[in-house]
Amino acid sequence: MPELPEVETIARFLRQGIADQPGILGRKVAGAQVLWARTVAEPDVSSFQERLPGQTIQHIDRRGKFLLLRLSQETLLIHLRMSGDLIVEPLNQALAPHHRVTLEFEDGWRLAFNDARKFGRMWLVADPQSVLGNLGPEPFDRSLEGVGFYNRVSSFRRQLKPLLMDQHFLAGLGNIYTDEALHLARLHPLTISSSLTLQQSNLLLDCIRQVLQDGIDRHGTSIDWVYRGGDYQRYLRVYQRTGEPCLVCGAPVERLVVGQRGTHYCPSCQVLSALTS
DNA sequence: CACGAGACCTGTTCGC
DNA sequence: TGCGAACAGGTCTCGT
Repeated sequence: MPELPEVETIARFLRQGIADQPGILGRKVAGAQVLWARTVAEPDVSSFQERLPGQTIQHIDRRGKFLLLRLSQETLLIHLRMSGDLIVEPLNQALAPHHRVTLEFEDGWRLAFNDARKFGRMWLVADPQSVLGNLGPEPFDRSLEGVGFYNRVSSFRRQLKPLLMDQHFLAGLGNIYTDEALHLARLHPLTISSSLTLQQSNLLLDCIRQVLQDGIDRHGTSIDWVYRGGDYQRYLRVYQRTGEPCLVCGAPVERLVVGQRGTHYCPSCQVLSALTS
């Protein structure tokens, strides 16, 4: 579930609360449990557990697919990877099977990091930049407008699908929203980035922003057992619609594998010309 | 530089 | 019904 719209949705719910889960701003950490050591990427587990107590959650931000919990002294960065989720629940509730780390607050609540596949990671650091490194720009960054995105896209000779998913190129897109944006822009996933015209690249940027904003407005995409309450899955154009009719032209959606990722597109709307492959 | 394969993990669905 | 293969929202590292 976690691409930019889902992480943004979680950031908002952690700030404001949702349904029976209160927000966590202003809460003070009393202790931390680590149930799967590798979830804590930095520092070592004992330092992690020693440094968290006493720190208060002051701000919650998102950068790409990273969540940033700004604490009194440090920042806790969380990456949900494939199956991570964050749940606010009462301390007296039994620990669910896939909880990997929990932060216990003074007032009877805890924040639980639930992650079936164990790919998720968190970092407790003084300087978030040490983790975020050379992450690419946010898709809504104004510097991409005009020729900004065009200059970036055309500086690489790479297939669009893997390029857009490369977090060093642009921060936030994953498999779902990349397929959706390419379909909306009528660009074949294998199009070589340096072949795009200024008009095409600006259309692509607009489409990326549109699918991300729609995803945020719909509170993300909920598929299978990872559920966040979003319903953007009802509006997907091609993702996981192999064989079903394209919503634009009716041709059956096709699936191919690009960079080891399932890739969905309409062979009629998204034509790969010899010049751009 | 760009791409593909393999790792890291568990759970669900598909095909025979 | 049963069982292995394929597949899943991500990212890193290595070899070519």
